[in-house]
Amino acid sequence: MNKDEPRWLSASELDAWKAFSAMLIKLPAALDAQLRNDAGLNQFEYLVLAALSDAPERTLRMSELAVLANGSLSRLSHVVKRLEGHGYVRREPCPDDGRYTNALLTEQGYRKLADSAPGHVQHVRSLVMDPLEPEQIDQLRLISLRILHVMDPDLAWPDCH
Amino acid sequence: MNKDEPRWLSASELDAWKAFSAMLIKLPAALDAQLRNDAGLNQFEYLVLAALSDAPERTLRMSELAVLANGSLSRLSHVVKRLEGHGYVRREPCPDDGRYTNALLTEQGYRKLADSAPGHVQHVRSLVMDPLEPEQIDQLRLISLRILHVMDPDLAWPDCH
DNA sequence: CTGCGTCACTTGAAGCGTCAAGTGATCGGT
DNA sequence: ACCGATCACTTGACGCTTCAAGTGACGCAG
Repeated sequence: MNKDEPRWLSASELDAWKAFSAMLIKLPAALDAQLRNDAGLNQFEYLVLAALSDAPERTLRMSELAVLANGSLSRLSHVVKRLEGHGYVRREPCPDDGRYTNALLTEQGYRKLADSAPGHVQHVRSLVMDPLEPEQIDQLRLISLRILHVMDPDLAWPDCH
Repeated sequence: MNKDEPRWLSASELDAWKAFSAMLIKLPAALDAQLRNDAGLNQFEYLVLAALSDAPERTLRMSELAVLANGSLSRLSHVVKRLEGHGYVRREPCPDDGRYTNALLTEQGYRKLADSAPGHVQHVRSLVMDPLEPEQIDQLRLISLRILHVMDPDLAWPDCH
């Protein structure tokens, strides 16, 4: 805006960015609101429960869980403490290596997830999948992978051709 | 997961959703981090300054500003108080109707924005525009508009064919 | 012109996330 | 066998957002 003319956005890029950035703000807010109202969980808490339910023994190390839920270890620690308070999760030190902590989904936590999942999936479907053509859904996957790849080259396999 | 088989996601939808939802979390975090480090602003504060700088007289009503910055009035009120503390913005009651409050960008706020904008735009470009093909950028616009349209039918003009 | 409702905010408290510092377990070199 | 470094968390304080309640200005019915 002042220095030697930085590469600005073209008009069409700007249009795309306006729509995209608004969506980037509003879609997570809408998904969070649905989960909060219907299940009393936020997106991150839901992801934690979902990741645990898919894991063998419904158990994962905190550090693995943090990666799967796309959050920091610190955030996870606070959240697991909360979820433990609700009886959805238990923590126990790993017997093999005392540095690790295993988080495991309780039966109550599993039921909570099973109750919340259909509504959440339905909401994802109605906000994202239903309005898009099948090719757009696939494009969205490729676009997301490319953007992820730039931020974290190791994470996203370069399946995005 | 338990009740009469809700419409689940297909394998390809699930792949798309995994990539998309990870991107939905990580891209805003990356953009926020850049703004915070380089300018000491978050995305919302930046949007507030940017919206004001584009407005006639560099002035907007709080309620208009809230819509442009995609946030609640309450959030805006707190943020404008902060920005006022830094001298980037001033507030004054609207002379015509005492219920309205006008927020206006100070010269200092304008300079702050002018200093921050190139780096921010460059980051948007490198994370979003550069990794995508031109057709993908346009697809991203259409996809975003469709998703926005479902959440808020009035807002997004149905330009998404 | 007076009260009641509405509008456009503002405020305070509570919740959630981040950051930096702390804790305890284990590894690796000597 | 010891001691410092590293690892895997945990914790507390602080900052930002949200939510609900409050404030003051204006519109309107009687």
